[in-house]
Formats: sequence, structure tokens, C-alpha cells
Amino acid sequence: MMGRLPCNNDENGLKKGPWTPEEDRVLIDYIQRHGHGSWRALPKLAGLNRCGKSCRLRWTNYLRPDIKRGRFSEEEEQTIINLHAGLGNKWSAIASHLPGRTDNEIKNFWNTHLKKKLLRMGIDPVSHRPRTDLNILANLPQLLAAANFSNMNMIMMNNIPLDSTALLLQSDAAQLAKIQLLHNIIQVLGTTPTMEAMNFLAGPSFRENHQLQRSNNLPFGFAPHKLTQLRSNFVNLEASQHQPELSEYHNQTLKDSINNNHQFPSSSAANIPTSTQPTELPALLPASPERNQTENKNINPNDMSNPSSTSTTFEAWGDLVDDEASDSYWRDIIEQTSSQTWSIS
DNA sequence: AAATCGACCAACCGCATGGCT
DNA sequence: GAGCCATGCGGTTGGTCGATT
Repeated sequence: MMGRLPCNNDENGLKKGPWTPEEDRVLIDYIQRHGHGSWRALPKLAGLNRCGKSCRLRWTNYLRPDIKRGRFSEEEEQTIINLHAGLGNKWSAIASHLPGRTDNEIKNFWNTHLKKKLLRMGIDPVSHRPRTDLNILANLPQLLAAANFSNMNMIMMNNIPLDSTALLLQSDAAQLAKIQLLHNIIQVLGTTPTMEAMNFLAGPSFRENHQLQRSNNLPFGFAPHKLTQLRSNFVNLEASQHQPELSEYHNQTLKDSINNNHQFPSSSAANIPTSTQPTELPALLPASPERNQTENKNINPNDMSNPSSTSTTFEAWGDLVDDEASDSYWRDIIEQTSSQTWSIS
């Protein structure tokens, strides 16, 4: 490899491993007086028995005066998730949007916290899309629990009386979890859902509707605009899962539903400008970070959402999914889609 | 009390890249 | 253009510490 100078401290007698307070002091003193200059020359000049690379790392990741330490805030967390969705593992690029945070710190935080958090939510941390492996089906209890937990947090933060909202929120959380599950199921199926699958997904009302559509010779018995709307709203749902503005929007719709005599969250969709609700919406996020790395070089985390496109998510599902879905109904879905998947693979 | 496990994170390693001669 | 050097970057490792068995 051209250009690389080994920093093999074992062979040249230089020290490795954790830095001592004394070494830190020497390094800080030197840089404060002379700047770091050539990192390679620095250790000798400063009187440190370390390689230049080690000094640079220690300075940039730990000793720099503008380093911000401590827990990541919710805002920082969301920013990292948003940026990672667009940039992938470009830790230095992500760090450039978080003043005082180092790429190393963000990388560690991602690997130890955020990755697991997304996995728990059923989102693939690499692609930022819902997980398409069948294991996700085994995570439904956690998904429901997470949804409930999230809603409970919202209640606590807004001092909303539990007795008047608990049942509604349980219902909404379950609804969210169901939507997530349906999304994953369709991802697993991969292609246009079969008639049988759509029958099960849409519930009794759709089955009735299908009979009418079939008599009109429409493909799959599904009105084309419904399929388009369905697909669009999956995209919107997915986008909302890792975009703070959209999450906030969904939180707000939930709050609205509480304040408006338990109306379904879609009631607040009127807050979103209708002029920006196309029938078919573009994907809000790249399918994979790699795909869009070049155009996202100077990405602004605040530009990564399009809240206006979320307004019909609940409405569409309200149209498609009956509220009275029973356990056996959902068992049927899972069994149905599982058998579909086996036949695909 | 000791052993084990898992989370966390500082530090290291090796590759990529850009600048200079 | 080739070779060399310095630095940046991302993946990985290994030590530490608290929780659990």
C-alpha cells in the first residue's frame, strides 16, 4: 500500500494503550504552545513516547478543548439517525453536523445504542428500511411493547390523565404496530401482493369491496388508486419512523386525537397543506445509503423530511383495515403471508 | 464471594486519499 | 506519471465496569 507509514509501536518501542494523565498534560501543553504542526514530528518534539498517529487520535477524540462529552440528547440522536439514513457509515460527515462530537464517539454511540434501537423498532439499521427477514414476525410482542412504551412516554410528558386515554392509546399503539407489521409482511412478499394476501390484509370490508371490483374486471379487484395510495403511505410511514419532524407529526396527531374527543389521529391531517399531497409520492429516503452518497455529500439534516406527505397514512389505513381486527384475524394474516413467502423462496 | 456476561468506549489497525516533489 | 509522505477515515479490538448468576 502506497503512502501508509506503519505505526508499529511494538517494534519501535513506542508506547501503546491507554493514555496517562501525565501524557495528556504533555500533549495539551505542547499543542497549546505550538499547535500540532506535523503529527509525525510532534511526539519527539513534545517528548512523548508515542507515535504521531496515537497523539492525533488522542487529541481529536479526547483532549480537544471543544469536545462535548456526556449523553447524547434526543435531538442529537435523531440527527444521527437522519444523517445516517442519507450518508451511511460516513461518521466524519455525520460528526460535522454535530458540534463537539467526534466521529469516533458517534460511531460508538451508533453501534452500541442506535443500531439496537432501530432493530427493536423493526428497522434495518443499514438500509433504514423495515426489516424484510422473517425474524421480524417474531418481534411483534416487542413491537407492541415499544409502541405502548412510546405512547406512555408521550402521556407522561404531557400530563395527560391516564384513565381517560389509556384505552385509546393502547388501541393506537396496536394500530401502529399492525401497520409496521403489515409493512414488513409486504416487504417480505417482495412483489405485488396476491389477491389472497390482499384479501387478508384488507379485512372483511375489502373482501366485500373486492367482490364488487371483480365484477368490474379490475386487476386484483383492487382499485388502482388504492394500490398507489397504499404504496405511498407505506413510504410515508417508513419515513416517519426515522425523521423527527414526522415522528413529531404522528405524536401530534395522537395528542390531537386525545384533545378532540378521541377522534382517530387522521383528524389532524387538515393541518398539513393539501396542495402537497400527490397521489403517488416519491420515496423520502434513499433505498440504501450507498445509492445516494454522492448527492448527499452536503446533506442538511433539517432537509430530510417532507412532513406534508404524511397526511393520508392513517386515513388510507382507516379505509383499508377494519378496527375490529381480532386475534384470529391477525393469526390468519401471518399464516397466510408465511405460506406466501415459502412459495416465493 | 467468585465467575460470567454484556455494555461501553478509548485506542488501534489498515486502507484511502490528497498534496508535494 | 510515479513515488513518497501526511493525514483522514472506518472497522475492529480489548480493557473496564456494572449487573447478573
